[in-house]
Amino acid sequence: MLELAILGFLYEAPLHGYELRKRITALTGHVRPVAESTLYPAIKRLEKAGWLARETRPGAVAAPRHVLQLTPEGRSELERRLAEPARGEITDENRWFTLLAFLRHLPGAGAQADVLRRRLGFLEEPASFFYEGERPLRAEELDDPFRRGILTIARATSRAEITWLRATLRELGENR
Amino acid sequence: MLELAILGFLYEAPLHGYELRKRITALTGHVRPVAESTLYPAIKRLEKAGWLARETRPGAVAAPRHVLQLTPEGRSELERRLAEPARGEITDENRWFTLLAFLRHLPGAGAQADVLRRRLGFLEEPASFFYEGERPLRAEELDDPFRRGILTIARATSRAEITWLRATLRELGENR
DNA sequence: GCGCTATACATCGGTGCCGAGGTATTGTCC
DNA sequence: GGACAATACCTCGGCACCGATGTATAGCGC
Repeated sequence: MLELAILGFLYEAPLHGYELRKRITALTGHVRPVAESTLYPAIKRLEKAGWLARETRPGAVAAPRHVLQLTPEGRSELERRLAEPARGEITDENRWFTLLAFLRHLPGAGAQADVLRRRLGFLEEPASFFYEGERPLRAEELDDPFRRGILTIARATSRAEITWLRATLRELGENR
Repeated sequence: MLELAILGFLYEAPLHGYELRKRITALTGHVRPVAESTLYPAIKRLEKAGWLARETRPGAVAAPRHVLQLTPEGRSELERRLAEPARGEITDENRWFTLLAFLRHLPGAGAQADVLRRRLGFLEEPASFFYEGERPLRAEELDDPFRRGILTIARATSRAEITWLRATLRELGENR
């Protein structure tokens, strides 16, 4: 999730680490903050893998900046990660939102639509949080108001997203 | 999140590890699966902390079962975690849902309501995923259909949850 | 008898993540 | 002048998590 965000932001423009951090915090920080001690090692990992290059420039205000830029390999890596997301990228809402935030960088309306269709497939699977044996329970069948809430909220989210996915898939089909 | 789920399920009934795993998988597995190699060490951690005790019984079908049971300290620990959730438990939907699934074990409608109010406070903060300087952007202001989708879905979820939270808080107030 | 699945538990190495702390500069408030 | 926040980067220890692998029993289909 973090690596995807780094690659995604750098795809748009070269940035230094501190600026990158601010953008990532704006994107996902209110839900799940990213510590600096997580970001800088992650940058090093991506650099070591050859996906980004750094260029040291005198700092505008304070310490020297390391301006980070995606390499051609980094650009293909991002596209690969967008086109073939891991299962967790589809099922975990946090990770899915991160992917969605950069999906515009995946070339081809068809490829974008394929990714949306995977999410749609996941959302249409009959799944609950609570079961009686094999059978998924509906909100109305639960006594506990809090568990009922989980199902109520999850159902509302799911419906809104399915509606949006169908509409967006239609648009992608038209503009192809 | 995992520890909370273990404490929560064992609060309801003594279980062996394998059964615990099945319940946790049913609860959160479709979004974020838990590996066995994560569960068993977690059980050991909780045991070492004195929050649960194991009793070995001959296996009904296969290997001997270790039936796990919360100690009195374990019960207070769960109640403490439910009453004073960390910030991440409030903001991250996955963790929040796990907490909600066991909130019924927190004694006192007032204490339950306090937790719901913290979540409500978080949802009512003006937050976006995208900003222009300091100002949060609305869905309509974005060109990118995918980023627009993120905001559309997040808004729908947020509205549904706020409605549910307000209604449930009202009920909790009445039944006090 | 063989492979497969389910039950039931466990270890190990690798890795990602985080809190705490460190270094250095500039600007602002009192 | 001294405290403090912001900018900008980094290291280190600890730990949670995971995939791979191992051990053993029981039942089912072929």
